Amino acid sequence: MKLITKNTDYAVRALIYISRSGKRIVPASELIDALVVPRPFLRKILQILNKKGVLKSYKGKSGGFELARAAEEISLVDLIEIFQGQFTLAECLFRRKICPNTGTCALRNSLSVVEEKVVEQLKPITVKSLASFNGR
Amino acid sequence: MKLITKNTDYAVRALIYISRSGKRIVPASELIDALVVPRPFLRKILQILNKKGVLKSYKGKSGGFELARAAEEISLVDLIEIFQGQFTLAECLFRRKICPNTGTCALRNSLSVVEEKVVEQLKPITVKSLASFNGR
DNA sequence: TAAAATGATACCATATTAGTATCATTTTGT
DNA sequence: ACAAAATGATACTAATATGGTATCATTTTA
Ligand code: FES
Ligand code: FES
Repeated sequence: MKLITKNTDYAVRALIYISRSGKRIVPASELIDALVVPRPFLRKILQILNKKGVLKSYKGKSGGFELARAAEEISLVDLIEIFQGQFTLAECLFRRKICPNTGTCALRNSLSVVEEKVVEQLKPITVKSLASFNGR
Repeated sequence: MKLITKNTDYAVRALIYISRSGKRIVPASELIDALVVPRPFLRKILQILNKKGVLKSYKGKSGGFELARAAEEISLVDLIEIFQGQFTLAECLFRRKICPNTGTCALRNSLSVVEEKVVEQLKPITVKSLASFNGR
């Protein structure tokens, strides 16, 4: 059970790198060198982040990417949802095999709570907070 | 992001069925008819549950499966862990790219908390509690 | 105006999940 | 005794999701 897949992982690392290098526009090539991740894969990821409004891209000679929002406004949950889809923990598992068909489902309610808890815990983990770990 | 996969799903449903039918031994064929799930797939699942000590199997003519533990002692987390492996949410994502290599990792700590919360929420969801939903 | 960047898109590889098929072994009802 | 009815073991296939490549078009600016 992986919570975080490679694209989310790379996205986080790229965002941290950009965040640390000030507001300056960073080209993909620099990120690829710095993070040592596969070039076309990261490029795809950056394009997605651009479309989703997490990064802003600049084409042409001295182009690249910058954060479209403040680092503290980019949470891990946002990225997980972009690359791994909504948390659908509470989605009906049992296709009405368990729940009474009349009312709400106790199981579903339980799972909704789990979902909320996860989001609640992940929300404060932002690019900002991760960037300030000042690791190597 | 699926929390629960098919084998966990089918396992839960099989266990609920057995639980509801008293302490009686239930053969796989009955479960297959009742739950309308693919025969060889469910058989494999039942074998795993037997090996993991969730079910106890009886070979031969009027054999089948019974719960090896009380229904309230079989939690959804147990089944998820059997079929989908340990919750490794807190596994190192970034291969020391973020954390200081000296001490403990703030990110990892955050993710550990998430993990605990999930387990804490899922633990009280047991075969017993699910079986008593008395759905159809 | 060419170099350096991103955009779009189609493709391939690998891993995981889901499901099948076959045959051996055990038990028990008659 | 023995055949029927069950599980055990195991190897295989199919579908989907994840991870990664490759190519070419477009934009910008030094
Ligand atoms: S049966 Fe679907 S969540 Fe209750
Ligand atoms: S760098 Fe591995 S969890 Fe902190």
